[in-house]
Amino acid sequence: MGLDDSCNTGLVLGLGFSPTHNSYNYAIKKSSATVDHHVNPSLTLSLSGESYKVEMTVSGAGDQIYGQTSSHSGISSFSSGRIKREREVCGDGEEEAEETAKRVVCSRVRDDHENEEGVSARKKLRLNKQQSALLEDSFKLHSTLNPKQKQVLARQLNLRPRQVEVWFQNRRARTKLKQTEVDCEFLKKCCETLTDENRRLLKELQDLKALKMSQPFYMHMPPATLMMCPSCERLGGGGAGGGGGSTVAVDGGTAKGAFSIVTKPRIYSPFMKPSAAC
DNA sequence: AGGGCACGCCGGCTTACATCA
DNA sequence: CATGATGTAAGCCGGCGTGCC
Repeated sequence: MGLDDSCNTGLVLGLGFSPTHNSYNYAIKKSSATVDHHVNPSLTLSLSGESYKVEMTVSGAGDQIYGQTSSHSGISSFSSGRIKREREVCGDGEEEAEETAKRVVCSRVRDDHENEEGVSARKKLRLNKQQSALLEDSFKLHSTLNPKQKQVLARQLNLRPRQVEVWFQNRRARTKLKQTEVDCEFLKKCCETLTDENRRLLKELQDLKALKMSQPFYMHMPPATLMMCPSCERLGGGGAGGGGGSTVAVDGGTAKGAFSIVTKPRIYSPFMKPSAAC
């Protein structure tokens, strides 16, 4: 019996972020919260960047929202693409730098990642600082390379064009990943703000209901049926309101005094801290 | 004109290896 | 020294655009 089921406006937002190492899977899950099924509240947060968009929609209990879920089987097959890649990788050996060639094995056909001798054939190339710096500088200028630029850069770095290409691909992926994390943090903040706002509004609603129940019968009538001053559009000589367009001031029967009901439409921004009803 | 094919490039996902705490 | 975490080069796959036949 929490806030959620106290009234039909129950809206609970949850955002889980579970980045797994070495994986770009980001699961944005709604927490184990209860959402009233009568109203099926829907909340959509979207964020559009250059090439990235996060959109999540909460539409019922038990739903899980995944930002990006895709998984290859990881099973290798001899598709045309693979044959193509093998040819490409092994074909530009003429431009291959000797030093690099010592470290990089040009064998792409994997048999459970081992060659005939049972020894792992995959060696890890580590770019030196100079190479990394030049690549970084180049990336700052343009995050993608045309074939000409790739060739030039590869020659400068004493690397194969394929290596330059791979470096840029990975670099773009890292940049995107970083941006994703930033966006995710942003959305989490939005989520927290909306949750707070929801909690505040629920409490406000409860207070209003309690107030209504404690008022005498005539106060239950709709405001339009109450006596209204034709000049100032105020009810019963209340002291609140004024000036604010369609603000209706109700002088409550309680000793606490008046409160106002703002009837003009509200456009909510999660970054406007105070409640719109205040 | 348009369908099929080869090719290149890229994004996404994954793996394997190097390095470090 | 062993081990787990992290960074990253590279492999694989699918999609898309382009040029050619």
